[in-house]
Amino acid sequence: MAKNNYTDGCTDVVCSVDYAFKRIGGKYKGRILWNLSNKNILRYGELRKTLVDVTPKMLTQTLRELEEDELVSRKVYHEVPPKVEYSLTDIGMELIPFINHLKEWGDKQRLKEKVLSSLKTS
Amino acid sequence: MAKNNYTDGCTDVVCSVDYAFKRIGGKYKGRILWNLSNKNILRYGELRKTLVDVTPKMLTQTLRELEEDELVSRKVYHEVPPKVEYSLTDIGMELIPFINHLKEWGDKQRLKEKVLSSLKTS
DNA sequence: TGTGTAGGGTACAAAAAAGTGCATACTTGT
DNA sequence: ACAAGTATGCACTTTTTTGTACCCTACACA
Repeated sequence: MAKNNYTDGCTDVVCSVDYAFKRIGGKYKGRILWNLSNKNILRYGELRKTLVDVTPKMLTQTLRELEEDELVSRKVYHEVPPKVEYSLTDIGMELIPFINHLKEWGDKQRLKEKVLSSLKTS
Repeated sequence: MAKNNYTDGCTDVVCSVDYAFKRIGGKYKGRILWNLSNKNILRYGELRKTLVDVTPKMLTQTLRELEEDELVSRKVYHEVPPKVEYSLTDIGMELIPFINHLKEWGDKQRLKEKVLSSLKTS
């Protein structure tokens, strides 16, 4: 018999929860995926304006990671000036329900916080 | 007319997607929540054994954050040796369906990766 | 000939997150 | 008297993640 039975399916270096969080973790990934799910296709510059606080370097880096992880696909038009379009892959789309629900949960929590703080100042 | 219409509901410092990711982001938070949802109640030491790679410092720190965010509740028994039990709050429980969804997505992806790599070595 | 434009790249610096090592309290068992 | 067990706390270091500043390309237009 095993000395302990606290195994959690996370006995490898990472379990699936860990694995998934790593793939969508990071400061901008959630918002990029969410915006792509709303607009279907966004150009680099559009993403940059949408995620107001992102720097070009971080946007590029994050998009590259999402692309490598096959959550986002990148379509380059060989025009001048250049044009690059980003959209969700099928794998990426499967995450959208999760992100939507998370957003709704966040909305709810933020609303609660707002109500509570307005009660304090009154 | 506005100069651009790329607003995304994220015009505050953070939008709800951002907000939610911050509350459940971090190396161990997802796994802690998921394990608590499976076992209902876990003691500090049990969590430590379950999350094999966590250091005591990080576990304590993460649990404190989850407690402050009201995702997890902490019950101290004034015994010797000390005993502390952790469980999900109602707010924390609301996140479980999404974490489960994420886990299933992760399972599926990892399975795919496994199949692909076994094809390569054959 | 010079300027603007879209979508980047790179080196370096700063900030945030995580890890290490050591210490503590109290009590029961040897 | 002394070690063991449980759940931490704290100072310090390392690692990871972000940010800053500046550079490039290729064509179109004036």
